[in-house]
Amino acid sequence: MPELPEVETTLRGIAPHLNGRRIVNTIVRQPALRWPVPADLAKRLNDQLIGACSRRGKYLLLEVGAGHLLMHLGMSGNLRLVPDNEPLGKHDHVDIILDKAGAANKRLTLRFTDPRRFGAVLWVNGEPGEHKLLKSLGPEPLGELFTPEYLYRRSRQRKVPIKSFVMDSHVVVGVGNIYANEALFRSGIHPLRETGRISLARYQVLCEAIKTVLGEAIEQGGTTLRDFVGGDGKPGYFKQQLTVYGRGSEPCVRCASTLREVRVAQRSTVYCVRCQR
DNA sequence: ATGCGGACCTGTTAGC
DNA sequence: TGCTAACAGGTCCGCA
Repeated sequence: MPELPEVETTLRGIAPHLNGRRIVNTIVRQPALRWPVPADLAKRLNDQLIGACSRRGKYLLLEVGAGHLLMHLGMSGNLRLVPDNEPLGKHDHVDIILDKAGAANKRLTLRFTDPRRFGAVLWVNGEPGEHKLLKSLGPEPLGELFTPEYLYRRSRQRKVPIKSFVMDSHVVVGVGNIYANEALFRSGIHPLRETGRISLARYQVLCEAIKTVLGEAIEQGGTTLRDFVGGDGKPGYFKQQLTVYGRGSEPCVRCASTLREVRVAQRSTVYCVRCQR
């Protein structure tokens, strides 16, 4: 589920309903996520007001009192606002119950669901930027710090395939497997090309492709926003026009050559032998 | 520092 | 139809 556009869509969907709301109760049904959910989470959250909601890479941050709730959706997680009569699912691990508010004066629950449990729900005291998980993350792909010059500088002497490089969160955050495949196709760069042997001119194309592909996906994710509360919450990014991901052995949309699928660092990698060099 | 493989989980699908 | 293996949108960690 969660690539960066999904996380951003989640944030945009929940943030307006959370800001200024008071947490009345916290229920942890399954603390065994990627890391244990802190045993004192309820004590930290209950009776506190939620402040600013933000995102760093694929990590979501909710300001609560003097600290922050830090969450990650892993491979299969989602975070939704549900009405208080919403039936409980098998993988609904954490509920954060909010006070009644708003025009409808309805009680809402922020529900963290994650079948594979690769996600995380953590508590951070003080400044989240200093937290171990966030401290050495690379720039935001849609931000001003993510430039061709930055990519070029960081890439020198590096031997890894370019696909692994752009998926490294210490280089740039938020480029997951789907969009790494898509951005490389749009750039005409072979996913296995050695990172240190790519010119600045090609990094200009790649940088732009990453920004474009993520930006377009976020726009599409926005179509599900209005139904986010109380709706089915199903993200709509699978509607996205994917040109290579999941299309191994199918024809290239540009040249009709058969797309090749290989594994790079254990991840499914699809590319066009003719268009990508 | 860099690169690599393993680890964490469950659900779905492909193959026999 | 039923069993088993492979694979899935992430990314941290330990080791060489």
